[in-house]
Amino acid sequence: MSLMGGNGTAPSQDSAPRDFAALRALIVARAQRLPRRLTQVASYALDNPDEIAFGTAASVAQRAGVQPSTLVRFSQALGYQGFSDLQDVFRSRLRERVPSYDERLAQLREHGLNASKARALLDGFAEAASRSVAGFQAKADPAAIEQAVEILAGAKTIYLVGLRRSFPITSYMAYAMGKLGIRNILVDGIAGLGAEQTSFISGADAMLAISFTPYASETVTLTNAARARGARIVSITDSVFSPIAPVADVWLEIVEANFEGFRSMAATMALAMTLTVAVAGRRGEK
Amino acid sequence: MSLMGGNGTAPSQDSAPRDFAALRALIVARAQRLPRRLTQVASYALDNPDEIAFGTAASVAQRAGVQPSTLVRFSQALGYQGFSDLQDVFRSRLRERVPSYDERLAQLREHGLNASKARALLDGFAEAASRSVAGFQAKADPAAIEQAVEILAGAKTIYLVGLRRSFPITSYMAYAMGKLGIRNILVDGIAGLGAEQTSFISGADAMLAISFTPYASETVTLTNAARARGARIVSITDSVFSPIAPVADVWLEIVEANFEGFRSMAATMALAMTLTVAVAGRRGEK
DNA sequence: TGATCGATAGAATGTTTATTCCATTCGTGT
DNA sequence: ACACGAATGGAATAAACATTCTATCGATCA
Repeated sequence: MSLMGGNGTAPSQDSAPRDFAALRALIVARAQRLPRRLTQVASYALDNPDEIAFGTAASVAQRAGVQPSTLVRFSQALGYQGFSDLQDVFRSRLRERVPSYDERLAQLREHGLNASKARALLDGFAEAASRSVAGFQAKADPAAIEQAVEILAGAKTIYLVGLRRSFPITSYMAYAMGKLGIRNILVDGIAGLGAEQTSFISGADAMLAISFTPYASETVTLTNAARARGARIVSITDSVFSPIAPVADVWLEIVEANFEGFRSMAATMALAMTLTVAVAGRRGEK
Repeated sequence: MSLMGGNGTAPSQDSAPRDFAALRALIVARAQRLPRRLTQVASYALDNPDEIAFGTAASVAQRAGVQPSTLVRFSQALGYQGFSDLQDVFRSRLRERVPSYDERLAQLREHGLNASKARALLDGFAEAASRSVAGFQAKADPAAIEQAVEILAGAKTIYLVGLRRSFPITSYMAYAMGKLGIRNILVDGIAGLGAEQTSFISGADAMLAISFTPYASETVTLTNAARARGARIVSITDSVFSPIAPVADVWLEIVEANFEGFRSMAATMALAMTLTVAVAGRRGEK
């Protein structure tokens, strides 16, 4: 598990990105401060990722105008064991690549008119997920997210409140935070014990409250109680009119697309992961 | 480069397809008339083109359940010089789809370094979600899903088993199924009561077991116990090698993309919604 | 200007990899 | 049931490969 804010200057020895997006960001960030030949490799790598994915060290080196050993040094400067290790990440990018439009069309034709009901449903939910994620990415307010991270990172204990449809989100965050060593309490409201679970919340703590329509009244009650005890509140809702929006210190809005009346959870999940990892990163800096 | 003279049995001309579409057609056409092991390779190649593109002869052979030499013979039977020659065609397929890399690069340079860390994380998780969903949509086996729906729809009670990272999925399904009037029991393993929760499972019931690496041993135990009592098993895993894959009546594979070591849940969520709604639909028909 | 440390090129090395070869098995037709 | 040819598994082999090592070069600071 690697996270920890990757910083600018440090060689970041212990772990290098395993996914292409992070690696690309790392290369962009480090390219300027690298030695001449390594900068040359960085530039080539960003411009010709496919070459790196498929080529051999010798062939890539020749095309980039450097020695094979330079590729190894470049990889190691980024924290990888060697060129092969770096190459794996470039390959993963192609493995996970979203299929091209033509490919999808071909596949659609293959499934053809005898497409099953299950496939129709899957396609619908998949599309809803994509729309949700893309929509949130476009509309999200980075400043608000930063603020939320600030509050959560500063809390002694994070109380996670989410009932009904929001529960999968908070339960995921509880799991991930546990793995990352972030103290949290998952308020699940089982057996109506929600009030007891939050009875020790203090001004040093924070509550993350997630609630979508139709609102669970208990979430509102718990949020108000936590606020009365001085805790900071971060809320995630699908509307300004949510009863927990006005009492929150930071409020994040998410509108999920839906299919057949079932709303996606993809955008909320992505936000949950972002918050979790960002809090861990923020804490790691100190 | 390859202009081998004609070979003894003359299974093909001196030239083999250099583009993937043609090769695919050739394999489909010839598959039936090939020897047993070569048919096996043909089938594997059509199902896992990415593996062939990236793997080594040894790794592909192992996954396909044949000897490396068989891969070479297969390639030669199709008119190629050897496995590497055939592999080039599989790689060209990935090279060809170049969606919008330049576009993304420009965007990255534009946001540049002034993009917040939170935004970088969000973009990463959003991309992972999109890739996961699209990838699953492309690779999913509609017949298997249909079968899973059949089993679940026929069950008196559906037992939902998913611990750790899989719990958000099962807890969502429990919520949604509850709303739809589908009788289910969410086995959450709280207080180690997993065994008690499943002790009344019978042959009229079904279990949906979700497990990803690292596997929770309790999930395996519960699955085996349920099978021993005669329940039908539907399993969702990220690998054939999952201990719960072989004991299941239907096995669905999901490979989620990951960012910074955190795997997305978007594809699994979409599948969960699909199964839930499909089961409700199937029951509604009767 | 001279000394020192990092960067680089290119050859050497040891490992990985595809391929070939051969003995054995399997299937088929007499 | 026998013989023959094709098919297969597995070890042997040779080529390709990434990586390491060392001598040289270049830049920076005293």
